[in-house]
Amino acid sequence: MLTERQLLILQVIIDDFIESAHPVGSRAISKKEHISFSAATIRNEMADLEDMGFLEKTHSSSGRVPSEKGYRYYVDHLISPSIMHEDGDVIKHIIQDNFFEFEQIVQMSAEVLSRLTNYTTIILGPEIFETKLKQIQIITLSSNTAVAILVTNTGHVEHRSFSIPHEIEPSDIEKMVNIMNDQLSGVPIIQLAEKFNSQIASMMKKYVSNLENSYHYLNAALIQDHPVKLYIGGKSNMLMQPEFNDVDKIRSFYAMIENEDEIASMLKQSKDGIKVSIGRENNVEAIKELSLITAAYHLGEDQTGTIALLGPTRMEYRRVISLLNILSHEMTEALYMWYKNNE
Amino acid sequence: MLTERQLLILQVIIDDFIESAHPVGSRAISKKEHISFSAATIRNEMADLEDMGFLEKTHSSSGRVPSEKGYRYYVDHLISPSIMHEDGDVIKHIIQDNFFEFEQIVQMSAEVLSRLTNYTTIILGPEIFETKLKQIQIITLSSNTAVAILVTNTGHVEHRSFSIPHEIEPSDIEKMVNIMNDQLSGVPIIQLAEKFNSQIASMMKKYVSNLENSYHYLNAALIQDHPVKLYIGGKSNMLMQPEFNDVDKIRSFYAMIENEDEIASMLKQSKDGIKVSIGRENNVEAIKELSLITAAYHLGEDQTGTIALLGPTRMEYRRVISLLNILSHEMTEALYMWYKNNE
DNA sequence: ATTAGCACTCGATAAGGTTGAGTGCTAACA
DNA sequence: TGTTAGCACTCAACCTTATCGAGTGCTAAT
Repeated sequence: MLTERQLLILQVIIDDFIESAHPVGSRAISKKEHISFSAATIRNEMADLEDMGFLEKTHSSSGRVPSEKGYRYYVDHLISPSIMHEDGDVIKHIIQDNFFEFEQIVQMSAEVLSRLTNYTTIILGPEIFETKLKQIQIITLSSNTAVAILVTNTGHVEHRSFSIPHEIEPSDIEKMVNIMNDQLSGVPIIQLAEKFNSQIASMMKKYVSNLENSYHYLNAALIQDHPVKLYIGGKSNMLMQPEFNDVDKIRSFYAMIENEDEIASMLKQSKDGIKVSIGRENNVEAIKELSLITAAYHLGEDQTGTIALLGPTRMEYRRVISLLNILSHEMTEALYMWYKNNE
Repeated sequence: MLTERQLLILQVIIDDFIESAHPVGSRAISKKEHISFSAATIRNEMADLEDMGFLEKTHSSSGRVPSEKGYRYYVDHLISPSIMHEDGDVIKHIIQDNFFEFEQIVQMSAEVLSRLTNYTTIILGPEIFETKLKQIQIITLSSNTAVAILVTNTGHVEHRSFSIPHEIEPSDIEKMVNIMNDQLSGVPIIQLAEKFNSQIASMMKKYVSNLENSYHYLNAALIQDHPVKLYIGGKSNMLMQPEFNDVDKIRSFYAMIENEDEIASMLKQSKDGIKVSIGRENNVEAIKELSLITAAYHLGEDQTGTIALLGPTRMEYRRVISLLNILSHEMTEALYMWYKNNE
């Protein structure tokens, strides 16, 4: 168990290192305001903290740097969640100003969060389990091209252009759209493909001549791949961090951040509340020198999305956690209001 | 005027430097297959070429490197436009496979071009002078939220969620949409705002009670800001180039590439055909060490968009020019066919 | 006009020297 | 027994110096 003094020293070291990015030495600590014991004493305590695995040295005569275990302890025990009022106000404004467009809220939040923190923000759109189809529209552009538009109850719009096979009449299209809206409106997006295949296809045969092709096209245009939407803001913030003054690190960071699938799967793990993964805790090779902080937000009762901040392990945990707390809370609240109105 | 031999040497040096990124020395040249004179002779010629400004040295005893003037001469006189057949085939496939979706073509082209070249691709969507409104749709999501959808004759879709003020009845919305579609369908996007203000506003007053708010919202949602669309692919390719093994250069490159307005204005200059801007020729501080190659593509008769490749001045000009030739040609052709079908 | 030869230049790399911030340990002290 | 002053030691960072080699320019011979 750690003594009061060890806790104090650990905290001071981590705070200092988070700010300066330089290893912290005993003399520097002893000079701080609220430190009343000598450098030698601190050295002894630091040696103990190192033995316990909370601190590390970069080389045998360097100052101390927090280890992953040190950060973990810091996050779990040493930071009292403080509210940053200015930050909170900024966030509230963003959300209120964009209250009526879900995607706008998300997009803006990602940018603001990056600007406030200088880290990289990743927001995962809500899981689509509960998102429902609102309406399908097909607008013909010419005799043989059309654009299909799919609107969900969350106001999300997907569209896809396609060609109209020769055999299909405009009236056929109209019929098909009517059938689809009749049958599919209110159906969760995730069940669309299934419903489409099991129920709609047979119905259409009755009304629409030459189904094969149109079926194929519609299927391709609307039902296929609705990848989880990922909003990433402040990628180039990472270039500002002193730990990224090495070209190779920059390269591998960009390689990682452009692999959206991997990122999505990293974020999906997160449950309720705020989760902090420090360095190797992520089990993902690509970010073994970074920390990932995720917070869930909710849309309605079952849908959850994830907001995350990615930064060096030397991260301003206190501030970031407070920010994510506020943001996820505000988003959830705003979306709850919005969702209630939509029922 | 340059002698035959000087031309040959200039060409060999530039070809070699483009491939290796290392200054080229006289001995290395003299060893090449088709070079039959000695290193000393080459040194004399190189000195002359340097006097004329086609070559430079990185330091007093280094090999030679092409100057901007050297690249300029190379591009203007030394490269016979050769067709790369494999590249051409890849491009044709992309375009044919995505024939029916304009944005898809553009998106895919940007990615393929980046993959083939290892440079950064920038594609500027067609100017909107001739793009016309096809249809406006407003889909209500709930009693007080709705999403407005605007479709152009090119199959482009814009959407925007907004709130419905209390005073407005669903029937009002329907009326408004009908009026707008009656009056605005076929109107060039660029004139939408004007037409909306001059003609529609007054008409609506007759039919729709409490116009002020709805007017405001619709205006904001649909008419405002349709920025030129920019597709950028292969940003991180630049990290592979040896000239970018300096963190500061990477930083300023990303700062530049994220400033979309500046990029758009750089590209807009380009007229017909292929234009090569080498280093400082761009007059843009941010890319004074890069080359920008632009090619126009056409949509219909009056609309032109721009495809561009951005890379180090040490660029594979021959290959890149040939690629852009093929791509702009294929895009223009595909779009012509498509446009014709749409009339 | 061409080329061999040679002195010279300069970046790149490695080797040694100095500095300063930091440590661990010991012995004295409260 | 816990704390502290003192001191020898370590090591990265920085600077200087030496060496090497790829390259040049110039001169003189062909």
